[in-house]
Amino acid sequence: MCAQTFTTPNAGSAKLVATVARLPRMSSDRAVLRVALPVPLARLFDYRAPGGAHAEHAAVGGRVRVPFGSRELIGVVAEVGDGDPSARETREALDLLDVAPLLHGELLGSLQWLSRYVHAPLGEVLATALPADLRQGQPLPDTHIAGWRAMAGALERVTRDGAPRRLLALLAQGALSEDALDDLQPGWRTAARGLAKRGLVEELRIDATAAPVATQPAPVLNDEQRAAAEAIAGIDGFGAVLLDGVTGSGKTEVYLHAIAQCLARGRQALVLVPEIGLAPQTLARFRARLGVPVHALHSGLNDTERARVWTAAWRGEARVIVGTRSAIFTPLPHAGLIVVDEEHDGSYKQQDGIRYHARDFALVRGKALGVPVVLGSATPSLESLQNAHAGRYAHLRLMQRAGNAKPPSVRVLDIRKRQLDAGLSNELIAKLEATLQAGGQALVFKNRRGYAPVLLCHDCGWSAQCKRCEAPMTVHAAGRRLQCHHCGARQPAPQACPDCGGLALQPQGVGTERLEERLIERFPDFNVLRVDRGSTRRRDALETLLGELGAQPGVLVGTQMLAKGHDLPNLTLVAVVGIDEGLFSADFRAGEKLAQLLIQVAGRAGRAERPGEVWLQTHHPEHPLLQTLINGGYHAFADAELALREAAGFPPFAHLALVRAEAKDAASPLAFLEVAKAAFRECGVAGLEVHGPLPAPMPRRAGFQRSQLLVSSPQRRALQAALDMAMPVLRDAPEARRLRWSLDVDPVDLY
DNA sequence: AGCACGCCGACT
DNA sequence: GTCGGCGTGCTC
Repeated sequence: MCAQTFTTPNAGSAKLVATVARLPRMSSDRAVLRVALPVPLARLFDYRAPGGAHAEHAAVGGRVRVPFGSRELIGVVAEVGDGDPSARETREALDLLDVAPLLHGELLGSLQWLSRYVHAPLGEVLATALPADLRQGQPLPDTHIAGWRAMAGALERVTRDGAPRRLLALLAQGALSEDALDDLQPGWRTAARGLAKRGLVEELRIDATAAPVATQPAPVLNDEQRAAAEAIAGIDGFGAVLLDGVTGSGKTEVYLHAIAQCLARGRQALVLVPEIGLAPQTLARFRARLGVPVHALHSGLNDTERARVWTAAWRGEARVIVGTRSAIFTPLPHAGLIVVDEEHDGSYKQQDGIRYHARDFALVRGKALGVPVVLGSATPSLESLQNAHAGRYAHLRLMQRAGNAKPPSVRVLDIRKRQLDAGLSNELIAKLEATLQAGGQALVFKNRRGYAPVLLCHDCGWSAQCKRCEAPMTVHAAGRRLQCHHCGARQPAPQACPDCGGLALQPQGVGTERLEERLIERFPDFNVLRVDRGSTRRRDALETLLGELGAQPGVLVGTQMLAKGHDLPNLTLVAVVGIDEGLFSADFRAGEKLAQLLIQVAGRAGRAERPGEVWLQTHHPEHPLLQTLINGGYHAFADAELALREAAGFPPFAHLALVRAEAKDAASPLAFLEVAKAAFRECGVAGLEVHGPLPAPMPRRAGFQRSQLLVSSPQRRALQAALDMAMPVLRDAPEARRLRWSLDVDPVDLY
């Protein structure tokens, strides 16, 4: 514990020294470590520094191991401050784990803001922000890349064909990273070990920043793209940009241009993408173009790899980080740019634990870091559009498609009173046939996985319900199995009706499995591929599947997984079936989601040389959402929808918070929410509306009775003020003890 | 959230 | 007579 405590290479260190220097002069044993611990208690805990060390020497933002009750926890020093170290309850910390603070400066400040905003304890927020290994107290990993090289003349010493010689042949051209070897020669490690023993190869460590990457030349930007790229380059400090570009307008080229400029200034760039956006081909494109290693952060990584990328960013070595939601917690000591691709995507909102919105937090961080934040989408969220209209975001539009491709033509197929075969009209089947005969590919989009959504007894009306949820069970495996999509329960389908004993059990309705079955029967000579969560469990499974299909004629059947991702140049027809439920949903965001989905899925059809067609099968061809979308496009829909939201007092014109409560019995959630309602009423914030308690849209799930309370205000600040006052009351309410409850600020789904 | 302490049923 | 059920209370 000495001066080196503060010799971090990071920008926050100067500030830290200043903070410590400003502490009042006093004997060091009066100072105390205020520690944020991963427990659901909204306060910090005071400790004495370990081993009689001076508390001032503990870096704020460093990890610390402490005794807590009868166990040990890893926490983060949130403050070093005036306290009473001799107080009976103040215990001594066991270990300071970090010489340099891990969470400090901008990142610590932003996370403190997040803790206040979502009303979650700082310790839990920090635990969410740290990769698992670091949260558990592991030392910072080595961020060098492991690689191998062959010794001079080694290849000549091994003459027998086999894995060792193949490995040597590869390494004879130059050293290779272990990542590259995994790609080039799976199972190379055994050969490497043997060769290393004979002194023919050796392991080496390469500095990640130094690892050379070949660059491909950037294509020439069109006028719109260049204007957008220049506008982003012209931003000095923080600025939010909505990059609103139709499908195929080349948003990614604009990102790449902005990132390249950011790199040229020696800064780091962080790119957020939805899970599906991290397809290997996207990463390959980034890698090929930027000339620096691109670090990916996604759910497929193990804990070691995650900690390594996080640490490489913390050290300033990782220059470009591309990741999904939780990548927004990456430290950026040399930040230059944050990009949020497909900013409207619902996967940016965490739905359990700390319920943060990565896009919104990206804006908070961008502001604190003083860097531009680019939000890109072909179908921007109404929140972002409203921010653009209000002048808070620069609104950059790309209306031109690459190669002057025409937008797909849309045809609405009125299926009222038509006979349907597995949900498909005769016209659509004929159209599919024509497409296949012409050598094209078609996509049939159905937002319902499984074989059929319901199993019904035709004799007595019984239908298979989940025992633990108030929802019908979905039929799977061609009618042989039942599955609950809400709690995951599975069971074999009954042979006879459990109620009347009859044998007239019939799957009702159509899911992707049934569509697939019918299309295989109908088009036995063509490929029929189903793409949904059931068929493509593994990461990259979709890539493999579509790679095998290539340009051959065929039909893809699937759910929203098909709405984006893999490029399908030979796709000329998109058929959308079964969206009618979405037209009449009670959720105020259902229209927005449906419009985004339709535009995204329609955007998959056609190329410059082959215009695409979209066929929309519906019972409600006159529905205003469809009419506005088809005649005016997404922005006409968005304008109409924003007017409705404003009139109804919904987001983005109001701000919401949802208190959810669930228990085995129905009464205690209601009792608790009544207490909550009273607490919100009593805090006397003007303009606050409290709705409920109401049963949740899915009132019984996995054996729990669920209710909720919706709080709203036209002013974000008023809502926050109310939450500040009400939350302590809710936490201490005796009614809160025998149930599970949570607060969701800015909920995306109201269930 | 954990974990300990504490007071009532079916087992060696 | 004990192992263990989970209700209640605390964690610097």
